[in-house]
Amino acid sequence: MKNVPKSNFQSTVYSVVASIPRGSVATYGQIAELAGRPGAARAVGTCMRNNKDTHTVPCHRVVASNGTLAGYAYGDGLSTKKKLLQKEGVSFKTNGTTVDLKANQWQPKRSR
DNA sequence: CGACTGACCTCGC
DNA sequence: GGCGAGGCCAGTC
Repeated sequence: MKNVPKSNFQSTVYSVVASIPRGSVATYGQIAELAGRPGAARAVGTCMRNNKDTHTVPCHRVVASNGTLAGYAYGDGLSTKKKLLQKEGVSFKTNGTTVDLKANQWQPKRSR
């Protein structure tokens, strides 16, 4: 059944990613920080790769710090990821592989 | 239990 | 502004 969190960290990461509102995107570093482990962006990516529930954990809403689509282990990869984001109302740059963070980056608390 | 990898991030040239 | 190397965290083999 769906994904079965083995570690607390993974569970936290899933909760954060699942908390991202539709039409917004968050960076790995931001998720890692919200998960309680700032700087563990790689660990977040590791968990996402093992993620089995793309519907419960919209990993496609997670992008790199610069807004570029890091990766996607489902569908056609980044192509599907980009398509999903566009369907949710996320704006993309001219290259077509970068998200407009200043317009779609998720802000959990409205700070900084 | 030990070591390598990986959907990253930041600094340097 | 683009390319390259190093470092940090967690997971999997």
